[in-house]
Amino acid sequence: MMARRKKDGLSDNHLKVLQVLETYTEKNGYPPTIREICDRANLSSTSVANYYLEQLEEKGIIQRDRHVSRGLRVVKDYIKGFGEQIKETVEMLDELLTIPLLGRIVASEPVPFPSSDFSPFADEFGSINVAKSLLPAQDARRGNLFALEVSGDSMIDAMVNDGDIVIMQKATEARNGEMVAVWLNDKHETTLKYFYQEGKRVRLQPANPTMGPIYINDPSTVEIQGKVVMVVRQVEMQ
Amino acid sequence: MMARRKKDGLSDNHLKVLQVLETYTEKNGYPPTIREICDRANLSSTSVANYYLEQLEEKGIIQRDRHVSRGLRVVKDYIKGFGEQIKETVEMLDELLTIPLLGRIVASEPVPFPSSDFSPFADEFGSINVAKSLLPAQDARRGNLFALEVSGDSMIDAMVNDGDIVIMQKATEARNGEMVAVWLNDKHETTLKYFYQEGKRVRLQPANPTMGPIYINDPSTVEIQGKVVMVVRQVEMQ
DNA sequence: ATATAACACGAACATACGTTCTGGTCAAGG
DNA sequence: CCTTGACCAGAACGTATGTTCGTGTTATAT
Repeated sequence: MMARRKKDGLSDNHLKVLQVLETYTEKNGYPPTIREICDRANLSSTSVANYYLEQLEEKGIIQRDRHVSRGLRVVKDYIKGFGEQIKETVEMLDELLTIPLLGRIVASEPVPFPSSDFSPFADEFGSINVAKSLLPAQDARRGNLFALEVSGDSMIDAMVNDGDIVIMQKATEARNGEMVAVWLNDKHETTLKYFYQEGKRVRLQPANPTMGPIYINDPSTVEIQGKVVMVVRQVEMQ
Repeated sequence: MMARRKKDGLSDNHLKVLQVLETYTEKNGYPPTIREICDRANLSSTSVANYYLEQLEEKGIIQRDRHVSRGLRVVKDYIKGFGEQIKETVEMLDELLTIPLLGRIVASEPVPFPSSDFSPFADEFGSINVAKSLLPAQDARRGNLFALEVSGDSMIDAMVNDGDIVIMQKATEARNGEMVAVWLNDKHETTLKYFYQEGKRVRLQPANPTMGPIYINDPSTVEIQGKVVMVVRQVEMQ
């Protein structure tokens, strides 16, 4: 049974013609001829395509310039659909970086890593967008960032609070002065600290200047989980 | 004397043809015919237009599909020039918000406001870009946000450290539970606190849960300077 | 059933349009 | 002067392309 439109609305063929028009124009830089519409929309005759184009024009969806080859354009959806594609381009080239939100970070558990080392798009909680200009321009680091939401008040000595979002990069080593997430496997605790290797000893310095450092004499108890790149606190009014 | 091209580069006519192509396409949604190019570029014959189109194709500036009416498109400048325009649109409509960085916020001085109330683009330190999805979706607030860099350790009880960036909205009043920047004019001090009006008394609650609130019995000593929307900490490795 | 409207087919027509060819002008260089 | 290369005119050709028309099919309503 054929699909027909009742009185208003667009039939199957209207949609096909419209879609052909959009994709063809986008791909080639100019609109299709009526015969090309026929081919791609599986219409058997130019008069059929012309029939639907007339109706689409009547509805104000497209505009036609009569007696002009390829004299068609979509009125509004053209800009909408096109913008979507451009958006990606701008995202890629320019400013935005989409970072997957992988879970929560709590004091009592190690950092939940990206499941596979370089496919960070499985079982994620969502994602956040960050302007690249806010991040250090180290290209190497781009792409292997992930975000965690802080749970609980236990990171207070790192000036990080419940609900904050930390953006980090997976790492197993750190240089002095970098802020890291470490798992202290003797204390069974995750914490965020500035890292300093001092001879054989490791000094973990809280970000909060009112608090003193922790000294760890056995480096094997310190497992570096990642480097903290950025902390974002969204202050929502309750 | 006629302008001719030396060996490389584009002559006057090349440019005219190119410009006609771009403006016509943008205006009509499809490229011009060769004869239309003739008219608008003041060329006397189709063969002349064709002559220049061939050269533009040779140089890789445009692409042509042979034996196809209006089978032309501009290669790079089209996307470049067009992309620039789209970028603004995307910025406006979609994801990025550019927030002016107006100065520093220190404990000993009031908040440095946008110079004029609604032209926040004078004498600024710079600007930062933030993805709108990170901000509350209150459209009303968009556009009157500004950012300040925190100077010194004096905001520690707000879990905000030296070098952090606070994004705020100018305000003179607050509702309970909102984080505000207040100027305590008796103590001569700026501080960031959660605001609670409790009868006649004002309670200023630090974000740091280990610290107790401040109670202020004379509300006139509390001047609300703005609401804190977001705090960003960029952890740079020294 | 009959009428009506939506939809489909195929062919014919006029012309819009890309292509090509012949010939021309004009400046620069040997 | 002659050649050469860049640029210009105009016309002719073939076909790509929008338009139109007559006819046929199928659902829905009366």
